[in-house]
Amino acid sequence: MKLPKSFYTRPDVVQLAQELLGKYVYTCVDGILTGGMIVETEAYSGQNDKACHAHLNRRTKRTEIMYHEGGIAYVYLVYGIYHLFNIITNTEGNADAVLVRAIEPEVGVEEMLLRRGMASIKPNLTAGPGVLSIALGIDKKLYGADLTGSAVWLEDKNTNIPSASIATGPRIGIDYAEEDALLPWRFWVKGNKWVSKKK
DNA sequence: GATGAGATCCTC
DNA sequence: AGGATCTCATCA
Repeated sequence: MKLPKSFYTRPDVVQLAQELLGKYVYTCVDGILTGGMIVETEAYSGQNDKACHAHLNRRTKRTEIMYHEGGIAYVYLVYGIYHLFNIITNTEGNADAVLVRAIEPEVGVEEMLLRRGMASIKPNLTAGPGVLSIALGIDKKLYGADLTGSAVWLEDKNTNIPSASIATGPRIGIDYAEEDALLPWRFWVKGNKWVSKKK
């Protein structure tokens, strides 16, 4: 079943990031269905989080969408090359987001291989936020897309990840965030081979 | 108008 | 270790 809007509008983004493990993401781009199970996420806690793009109420054309009510996609370009896929959460005015960092492929594997230019399936097909977006065909055209819609959406398949199977650690690539860089807000499924390699 | 850095990944 | 090369913040 598709996750309802009410799933996304809850206030605790750190809790939400953990609950997203075991949920499934799907995209339908160019008429082709691709998707898989989320195995790695990071929480970004809005205005008070030094690692968040919306820190100190920063509003730009890019971050504007983060202040919207939860349940939509925030897609942006990092390093001029890679699109990263985020899920906006919480109520209007609270710029919380969850970065989806890795999935375990389920459907559309052929198409994902094509998009990635790979010959055979390997863990790095979808392990990492940049390559995951390539595999799922995610780019700026999904900026602000409704996650209860038909271009990109999430499903609950009753795959329960017990809390004992969830590992936590500091978020990746945010050394600039000073003390907030130490927060253990990265979550992944213990032992899952589709999780991105930490550096 | 110029510069510097970034929620990354691949190749050497 | 370095390169690709878009968007934004800061400074002039």
